[in-house]
Amino acid sequence: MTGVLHLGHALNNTMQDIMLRYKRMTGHEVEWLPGIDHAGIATQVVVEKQLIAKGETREGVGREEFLKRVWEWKQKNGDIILNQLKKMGCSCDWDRTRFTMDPGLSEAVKEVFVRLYEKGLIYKGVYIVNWCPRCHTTLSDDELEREEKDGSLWYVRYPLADGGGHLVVATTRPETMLGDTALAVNPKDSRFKSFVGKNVILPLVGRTLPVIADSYIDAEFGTGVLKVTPAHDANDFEIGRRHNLESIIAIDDRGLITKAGGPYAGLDRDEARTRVVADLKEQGLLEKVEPYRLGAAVCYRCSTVIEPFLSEQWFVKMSALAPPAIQAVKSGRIRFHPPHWSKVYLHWMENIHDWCISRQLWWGHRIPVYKSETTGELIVSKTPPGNGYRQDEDVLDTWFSSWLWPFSTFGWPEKTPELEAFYPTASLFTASEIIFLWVARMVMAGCEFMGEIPFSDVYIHGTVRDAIGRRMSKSLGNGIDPLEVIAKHGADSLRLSLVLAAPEGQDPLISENTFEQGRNFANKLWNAARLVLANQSETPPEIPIDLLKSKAQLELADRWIESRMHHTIQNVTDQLDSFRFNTAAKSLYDFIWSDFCDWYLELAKPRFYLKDDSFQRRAAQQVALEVLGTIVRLLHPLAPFVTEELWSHFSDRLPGVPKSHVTLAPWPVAAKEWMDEDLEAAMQQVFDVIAAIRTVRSEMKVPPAKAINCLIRVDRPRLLRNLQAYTDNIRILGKIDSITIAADVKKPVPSASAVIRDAEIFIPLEGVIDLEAERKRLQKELEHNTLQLEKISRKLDNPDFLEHAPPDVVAKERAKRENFQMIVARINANLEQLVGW
RNA sequence: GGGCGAUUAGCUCAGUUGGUUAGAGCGUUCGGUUCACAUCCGAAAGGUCACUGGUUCAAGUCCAGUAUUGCCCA
Repeated sequence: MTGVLHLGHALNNTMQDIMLRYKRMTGHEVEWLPGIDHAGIATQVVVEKQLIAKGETREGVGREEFLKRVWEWKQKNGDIILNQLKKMGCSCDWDRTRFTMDPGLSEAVKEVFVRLYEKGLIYKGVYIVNWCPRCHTTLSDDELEREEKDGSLWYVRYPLADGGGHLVVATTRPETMLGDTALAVNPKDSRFKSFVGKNVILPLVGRTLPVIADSYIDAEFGTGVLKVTPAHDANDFEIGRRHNLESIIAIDDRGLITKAGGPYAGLDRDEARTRVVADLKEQGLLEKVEPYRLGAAVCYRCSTVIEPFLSEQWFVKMSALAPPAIQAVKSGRIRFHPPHWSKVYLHWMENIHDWCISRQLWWGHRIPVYKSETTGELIVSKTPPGNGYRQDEDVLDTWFSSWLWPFSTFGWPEKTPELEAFYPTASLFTASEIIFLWVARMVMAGCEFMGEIPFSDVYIHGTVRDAIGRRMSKSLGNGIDPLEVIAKHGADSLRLSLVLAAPEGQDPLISENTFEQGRNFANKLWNAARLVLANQSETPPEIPIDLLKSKAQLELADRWIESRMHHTIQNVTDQLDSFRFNTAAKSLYDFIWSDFCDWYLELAKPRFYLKDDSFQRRAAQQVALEVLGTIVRLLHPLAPFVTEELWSHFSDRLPGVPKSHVTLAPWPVAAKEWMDEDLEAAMQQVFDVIAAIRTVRSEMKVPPAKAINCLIRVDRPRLLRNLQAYTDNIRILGKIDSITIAADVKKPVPSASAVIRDAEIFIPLEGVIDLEAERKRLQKELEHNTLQLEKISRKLDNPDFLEHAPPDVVAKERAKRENFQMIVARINANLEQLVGW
C-alpha cells in the first residue's frame, strides 16, 4: 500500500506477465488478480509522520480519527503501484482488484480467527517482542536497524551459594542482571562441568540462581558463562523455556527498572547501568571491563535502542496446520522453481514455530476478541457481543490477511462462482525472502480452509542487486527507478533486459547499461520487421504458397530457417513450461539476431530484390513474413508493446492466422516436418565457408572496398552442390569478385588459404599478401588443429576406450580424427608452399 | 552453530540424462558511410572450468574433502 515500484517488483511482475500472456496464447483462460495489502506498520508510520508534521499526534487525534486519516491517505496514494504496473504492460484483471482491508477480505479474516480459536489453534501467550521504549510500540524484525555502537564487556563475578568461589560472566548489558534467573554453560565445556547443578547468588539482588547446561552457549565468547535473562533477551527466553526458568521483568515498557530491581526500581535503564556497575565495583564483584563493539538493534524511527520485551501476544499454533502443507510439497503437488527452494520450505516447515499474530497498532484488522468488563470473560466472535464488552486493542499481523489471498479475494467464505472457477490457482511468483512469510502460510491456509492447495507452482526469482552485488536500497541510494527506465528506453526494453539479465536461481546484477541490451534487441526486431515488410509485394498474392507442400522447391536457406524456427518454437515452449524465462529469452534472442537477421535475411536479400514475380522471390517474401509472424508471437509475452504494434502491420497477410490482437493470437506450434538437423548442418557448412573468407580478408587486412577472387576446392558432392547454389550469396557476403567452386581446383600462387571440413579455400593475393602474417596465421591454425588431433588420437589409441565406449561414440571420434588429419595435412602443405615463395 | 546455494573469458552468465574443437552478452582490439538497423555490420584476442582426491574407457558435468563467498534460520 505504501509501495512504489522498484526493480524487484518489475522483475517479479515481468515474469508473471510472461507466464500469463503465454498461457493465454496457448488457449487457457487466465486470471491475474491484482491487489495490495494494508502494510500495517509501514502505513501507520507514514500517516503518523504526516500528523507530526502538522503538529498532531496519533494519541491526540484518537483511534477513530486516526483510522479515518489512514483511509484518506489510502484513497489518495493507495494505488500508485497498481498504476505503475499498468505502465509495465501487466495484463491484470483490473476489475477484480482487491485490498486486504476490503469488507469481504476483512470478513474472511474474522471468520478464520474465529474458526481457529474454536479449534483451539489460537491462544494467548507470553512472547519476547522488539519494543521501542520511546515510541511505545512493538516493531517487527524488519523494522529494526542495526547500528554499530561502542560498548563495553563487563566481567561480573557471581559467587557460588556454597561459598566455594565464583563464576565470571561477561555481559554487554549489566543492568539486565536484575532480571537474571540462571547462569548457563555449554554442556561440552569441561571447565564448568562440575558447576552444573550448583547455585550462585545474584549480586546486588541476592536471589539464588541455578547453573544450567545448554548447547546454545558459545564456549568461545566471553568467559563461556552466560547470564540468562528470559524476560529481556530472545535467546535467553528460549533457554528459559527449555529449562522452565522464571521470567522476571526487570525493565518496564517505559525503560524503567521495575520493583524486581529492588533498590534500583524506578531508575531509567541507562542510569541503572551506571549504578549497577558502580555498586559491583564497590563490592569487588567487577573483575574487569573491556571495550566492545556491538551491533545494537535500534528503532528505525528514533534510533532508540530496542528493548526486548516480554508481553502477552496472540499466537497461532502451527503444529496442526503444517503437516498437510509439508505433504503438499513432498508429494510433488506443489512444485518450486528452481526446485531446490522446496528444501528451504520444508526445512522451515519442519521446524516451525508458533506464529505471533498480534501487533500493537491501530491500522489493521482489530482482533475479534471481546472481554467482559464485569466478569473478564472472553468472547471470540465475528460480531461484537454488545454492551459491557471491550474489544482487544491490538490488530492482526498483515500476513494474517495475506495468507488468505488465494481464496479471500474470490469471495470466500461465500461460495462464489469466481471461487469455483479459479481456486485452486496455478502459479505464484515471488522472492525467496517471502517463502516463510507468505508462501508457506498460504499453503497452510489453503489446506486448512479450502481443503485444497492454493497453487501448484511456485516460482522464486532472485533479488535485484547493483553492479557490485549489493542489494538495492534507499539508504545506499543505488536503486534504479523502473519508471525512469521506461521513460528512457520503453517498457519492452525494461522487460526484455530484466529477463535477459536474470539468471535462473541466482540474483541478477543490474546497472544502468543493463537496459541497453533489451533496448537494442527491441530495435533489432523493429528493423528486421521493416526490412521484411518493405520487401513484400504491394498486394498479397491471391493464393499464397503452401510452404510445406512446396518444400522441395524451397531453397536450402528457406528450409534451414524453417527448421531453426520450429526448433526455437519447441525450445521456447518447453522453457516457458518449466519456468526458465531467462533461457527462453536467450533462445529467442539468438534465433532472431543470429539465425534470422545475420543469416537468413542477408541470404534472402538478393531474392527480395528480384524484379519479377518468380516463385523464388515470393517464397523468400513469404518465408520471411511467416518467420517474422512466429517471432512476434513468441516474443509477445516478453515484449507486449512492440509486438502488438508490429502485428497490426502484417497479421492480415499471414495465412492461417485468425485476425486478432497478437495478445489473443494462437501460440505457434512446432512442426516436426520442418525440423531437420542434417539440413541445418549442411547450411552451417556454407556459413563456415563465408566465415572463413571473412576471416582471411580481415586478417590479411584486405581493404573492405577491394573485391577479391576466391577459389574453393570441395571434397564432397553434397557440399559442392550447396556451395554452388549459394555462389551469389558467398560473393556478396564475402565481398568476392569472381569465384570458382569445384572439386578439382588448383591452388594459385601466391594466395592465402583456409582449411575447413571438406573444403579448402584459396584467395589469390598477388601484391597484397603479407607473407609473414599469413605464415603466422597458418601456424596458429596448425597448432590448434594439431592439438585437437592429438587429443582424439590419444583416445583412439586407448584399447579400453575402443572396448568400452559405445560404437557410435567411437565412430564419431574416428570421423573426427580423419577430418583433423586432413586439415593438418593441408595446412602443412600450405605452409610449405608459403616458405617456397 | 544449523540449512541452502555459488565458484567456467576482464565483468555478468549459459553449458538439463558424463562423450560437440567449452559458448553468449557486455567490455577490449582491428576494420567498416552499398538502399532494415552505428541502439549497427565483419573479424580477432581472451579459459589449468577454485583446489585436492576418487568413480569411469571418458569428468566443466558424478562422489568426497578443502578453500573462498553469498543468503536464510538460530
